[in-house]
Amino acid sequence: MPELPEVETVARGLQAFLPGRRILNVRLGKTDFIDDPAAIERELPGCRILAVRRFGKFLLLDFERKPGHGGQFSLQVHLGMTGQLVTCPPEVRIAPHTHLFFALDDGRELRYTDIRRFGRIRLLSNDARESFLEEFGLDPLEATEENFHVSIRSRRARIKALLLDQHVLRGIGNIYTDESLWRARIHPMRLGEKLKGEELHRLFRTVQHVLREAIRLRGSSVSDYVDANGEQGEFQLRHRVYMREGKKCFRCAAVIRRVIVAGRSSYFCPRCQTAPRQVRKKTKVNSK
DNA sequence: CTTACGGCCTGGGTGC
DNA sequence: TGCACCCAGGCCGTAA
Repeated sequence: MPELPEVETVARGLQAFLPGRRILNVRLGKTDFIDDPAAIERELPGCRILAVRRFGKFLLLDFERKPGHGGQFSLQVHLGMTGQLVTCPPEVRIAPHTHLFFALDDGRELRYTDIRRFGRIRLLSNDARESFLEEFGLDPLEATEENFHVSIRSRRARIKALLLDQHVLRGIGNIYTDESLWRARIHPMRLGEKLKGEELHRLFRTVQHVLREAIRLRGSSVSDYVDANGEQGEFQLRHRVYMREGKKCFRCAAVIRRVIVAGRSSYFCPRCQTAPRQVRKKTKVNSK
């Protein structure tokens, strides 16, 4: 599941191959996840890639228009759940569900593979790109602690929902939310505005620590994630709660539980991460 | 303004 | 061995 660390790893991998390259031609398979496939076939051939960036969970490939056409634009790629953006020599076997092929001027190929087609791809003019990106929240690795505190306290919602909300913080998904909350010993159903200063301080530190460690280990390969060279990450070996329902907490040996919060499976330790009062009451009544 | 929920999509796992 | 069913979850549109 590509979240910030996975998308960052892919971006760094692509940075080794793509800047300076020109697209020679484009080949498309299924296109129901592409905003305007005809525009991609029409606009991209002949264009040079200037840079590859990550923005939240998005990859942005910045392009220079064809000679004589002037200006710049970007290709925006969201990997969804199972998206893979890989460069390889063209003779490499084509993985099933590969729907986009860009031939590059150094003989290599850039391919997009997406089993479930939850990803999204579109072209963005510079103006459209800037107004689109403005809607998103802070990058958790660039935020100051003060900014982070203000963002979390700004809205009345469960901390799990706030961490997942791309308009509060950009780039965090289900895995890194649960891993950060476990390390900070905060229950996913706590309300953001009710977190104590000390808890917010711990959460800021653990979010950054978890994301940095995950980037260092090149992301979490839980199902389909691979980097720009087709290789798996290793942070899944460091997961402490994600997908560990029924197993023992690494800290206190209590049994890890799973609840649905904000519509997502949420894994937590019932002993390390104390439930908020309103939830404890409700549980008591229900279980009676 | 807020939160909640269904639908999108495929493969892997489970149970009968 | 086959088949129905459920689940993984980011995001968007719609509803409350």
